[in-house]
Amino acid sequence: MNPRRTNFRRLVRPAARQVSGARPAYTPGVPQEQPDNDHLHFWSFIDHAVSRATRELPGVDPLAMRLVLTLHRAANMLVYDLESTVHRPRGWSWPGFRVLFAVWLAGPVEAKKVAELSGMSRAAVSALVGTLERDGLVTKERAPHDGRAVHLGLTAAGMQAITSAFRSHNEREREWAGSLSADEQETLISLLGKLTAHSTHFEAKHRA
Amino acid sequence: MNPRRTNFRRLVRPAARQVSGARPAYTPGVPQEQPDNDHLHFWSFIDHAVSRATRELPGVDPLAMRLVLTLHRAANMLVYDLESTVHRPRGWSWPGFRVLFAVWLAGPVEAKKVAELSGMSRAAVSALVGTLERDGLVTKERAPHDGRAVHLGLTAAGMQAITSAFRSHNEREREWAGSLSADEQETLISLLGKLTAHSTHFEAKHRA
DNA sequence: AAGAGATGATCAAAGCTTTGATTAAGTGGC
DNA sequence: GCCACTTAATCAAAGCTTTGATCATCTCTT
Repeated sequence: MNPRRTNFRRLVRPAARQVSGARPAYTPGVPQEQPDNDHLHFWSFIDHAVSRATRELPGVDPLAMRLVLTLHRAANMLVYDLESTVHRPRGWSWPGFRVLFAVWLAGPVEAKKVAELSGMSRAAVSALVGTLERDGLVTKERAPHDGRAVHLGLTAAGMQAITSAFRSHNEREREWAGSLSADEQETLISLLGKLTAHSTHFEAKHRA
Repeated sequence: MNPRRTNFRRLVRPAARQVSGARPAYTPGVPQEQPDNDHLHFWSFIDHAVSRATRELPGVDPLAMRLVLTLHRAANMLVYDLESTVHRPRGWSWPGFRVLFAVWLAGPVEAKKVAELSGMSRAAVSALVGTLERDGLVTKERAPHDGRAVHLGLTAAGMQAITSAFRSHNEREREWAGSLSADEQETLISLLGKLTAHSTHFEAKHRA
């Protein structure tokens, strides 16, 4: 838990300093200390990764690799943008928003159902509901016919919060989607849908 | 931090218990305690969300909403599956794998570059490298020409780990990608690429 | 009626992530 | 040389997530 001052392998400071911007000279026969990766950037990362993996690791499926890298990156960027422009400025998180949204959609609803709908674990929902309740957005009541379950509902503040946040959220979604024509959006949605639908055909692990 | 026994609004236990499976009778004029959401499931969630939001919140862009929900869900399912079938069983995490992979790709490389390549914050990389170093997969050295920077490299164990994990990872990627034809995969990749590329045109927030 | 088993929620421990502060080191102006 | 500014990394606090354990409650079988 506490890495406490990692043990650097301290190097002797080189006698002659390089001029700013200069690169260490290449010495034939000796492995380069600092390989040339100045050309490697965020946007070229996937290309380099795929081509090097294909070259060095026989049997790799480059298209599948590229697909997953691209999908993961797109989702990450989207989440980062929405979370930092819409949700965090309001003092909430995207996960909190997702729970709030599920409760809004499903009315007074058991925590278990919220977990199923939002694709989270029950423990995660439990934790999120903890903070949402603390912040006065969600109410928790024991379920009438099942002493184990809790029913979740929105407070007035929660209703106000989800409505306002949702507008802002969708505004931002529209910006993202605006990169594509309506047809392209439909196509993308349909391909992604196919991907997730078929994930039930091989034993893809999913929640509960 | 410690929600400590949340304050349930304790309800009086109903006198007459319902038979298993029966639903509370509908009482006209009185709001239903438990709205009928039995038809709401993981797979119908997006449809319901879009249609209800469109109905109740004027001005919502349903296609953009559906796009983001679908993309987010696809990425989540993919990550969950890969993490739980490939990485966690080996004792590592996907984020750890991503750092390891970036180091493998970029050779001895500064932590800052790893953050840029993998799309993580420098603090996140710092934390991940902490555990990767503790587990003997990554080495950390002070950069020769810059006393602030650290150069990251793979240990023999790290090299072995990334190679083996990557094979397994790509095997799994192939299963996922197998839902789509090669053409469809290309299309999907290209649409996602367009989405991320265009995110620089509106002021999408991104890291560093 | 009673025990066995299933189920819903929560807790606990560990890890990852974020933002903002801090520390150390390099850069540039004078 | 000195001081302000910038930059790399790390720390700190808070929050989210995961798995597995625990507790309470419900259900089923006998």
